[in-house]
Amino acid sequence: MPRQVDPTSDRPAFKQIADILRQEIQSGALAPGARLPSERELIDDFGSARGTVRQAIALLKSEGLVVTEHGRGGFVRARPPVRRLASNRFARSQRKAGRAAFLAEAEAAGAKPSVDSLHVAKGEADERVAGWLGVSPGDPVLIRQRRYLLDEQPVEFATSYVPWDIAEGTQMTEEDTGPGGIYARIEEHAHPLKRFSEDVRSRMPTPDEVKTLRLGPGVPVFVLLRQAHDTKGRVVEACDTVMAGDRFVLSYELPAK
Amino acid sequence: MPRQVDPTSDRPAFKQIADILRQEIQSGALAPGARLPSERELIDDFGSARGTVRQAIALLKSEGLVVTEHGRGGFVRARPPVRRLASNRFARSQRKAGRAAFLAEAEAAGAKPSVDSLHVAKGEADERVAGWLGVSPGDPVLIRQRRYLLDEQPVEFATSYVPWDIAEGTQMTEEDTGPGGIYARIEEHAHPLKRFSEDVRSRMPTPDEVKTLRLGPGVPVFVLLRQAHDTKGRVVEACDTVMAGDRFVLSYELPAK
DNA sequence: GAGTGGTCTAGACCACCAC
DNA sequence: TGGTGGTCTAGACCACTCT
Repeated sequence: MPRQVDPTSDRPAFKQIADILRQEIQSGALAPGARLPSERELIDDFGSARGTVRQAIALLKSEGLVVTEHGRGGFVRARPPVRRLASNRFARSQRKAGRAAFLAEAEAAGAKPSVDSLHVAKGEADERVAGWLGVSPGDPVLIRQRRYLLDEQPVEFATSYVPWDIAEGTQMTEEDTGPGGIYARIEEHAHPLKRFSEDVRSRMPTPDEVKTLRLGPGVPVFVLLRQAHDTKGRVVEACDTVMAGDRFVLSYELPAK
Repeated sequence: MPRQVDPTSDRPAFKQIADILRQEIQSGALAPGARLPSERELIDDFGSARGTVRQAIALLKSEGLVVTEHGRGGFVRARPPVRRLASNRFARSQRKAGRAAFLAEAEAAGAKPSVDSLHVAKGEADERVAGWLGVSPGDPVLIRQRRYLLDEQPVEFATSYVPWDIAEGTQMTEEDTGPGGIYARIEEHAHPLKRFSEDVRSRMPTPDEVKTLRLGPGVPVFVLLRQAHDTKGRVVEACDTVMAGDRFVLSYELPAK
């Protein structure tokens, strides 16, 4: 196949090279998981300098189409996402708490799920958390951090905050929150839940998040802020979640009412 | 301020330079909208080659922290997102159809909204659309494309599909769908709505989307698939939406039931 | 015209992987 | 050991913006 850069074109050579490779990926000529031509081969094919073909590959990486492995080569990316079902998580009638919901969803997607409990402790609300919970900065809160993994690979990192007067003396302060999870404990503790709100943002990860979630280049993250409101309108939990953007589909059900 | 690369460190010079600039951005020393030092200045400050400082800046661009403008310089990115309220859009009691909802949300965020009606036509369902609507490929459908803009800048591109037997002869086939929007017309036409489902994905944009939405580097897109289900369980509309990831917060309300 | 970022080259040395 | 990608250099020419 005669791949060729048009030197008279206004389009920079590295974009032309990326265009050709992208087309081969999207047409399936380069299937998911397949190896890309080596830099050396691309240099010969296109007659460009190494810096130019590396620019082309960097572009494809930034689009999330390609990953490179030092000493091995470049590959077409392929990973199927897991469907995260908001309604199954929060409607009491069919509620599955965080861990249980994740386990069920992951198995439905054919992946082996697991959960790390990284940290459960009493702490103080910083300004951000205080704003979420409607308390004052410095007020005591329960902090629960955990990490969700698929096939041994971390894909989600979540931190829950509960005002200390609600958490105190309950099983929420243990690693294992007991049957029904944290929401069951909150409801038992005289705070019947009325509704949840969830704010979804998308952005590129910080270098820290790239490491923690082992993200490839060109993979964004979802950032979720969930607040649980009791029937009196108080926020009884806030949960800050960062999820690998290529591993999840967030699925919401909305009544027409 | 003596910024300096440690040549004995294992961390590559370009990452060290990016770390320092990132820290200055996140601490506020470089405020949103502020100009970065020019490449020339960074070369002098850090004593590295141009390629190295350009690698550092490219990294910050891929993280969405920085934009560059040819001939002008590099700048810290700053654009506030608009809150998109799913519940206000779909609960009949307070429903605002697509255009009206967008206008209200944008004004709440202090931006000047507008909407393009790019295309309204009869067409055939391809395999993907047929799957969404539960019809056969090739079946006739109404296709409505439109573009949403904030302050004259496109931020969202949406395409709705409605099975032709539902759309035929209604105001849905006009540019102006009339009061209450497309859902009001569907309900009038003997298809009372029961629920909506919304699937949210996040990924990096294609070069096409970068152009259409005028996205900066390091900005992901939301991809929404919404399906409207009538009381008989039929999908009466599917809407495929691509949104600039840095301009929206998707906000969902979930009853605890 | 001076200063900026965008593209491209040709070469060097290194770290990692597979054989 | 040979091939791969990762980093870095020093230079060139171009296109764009501002004044």
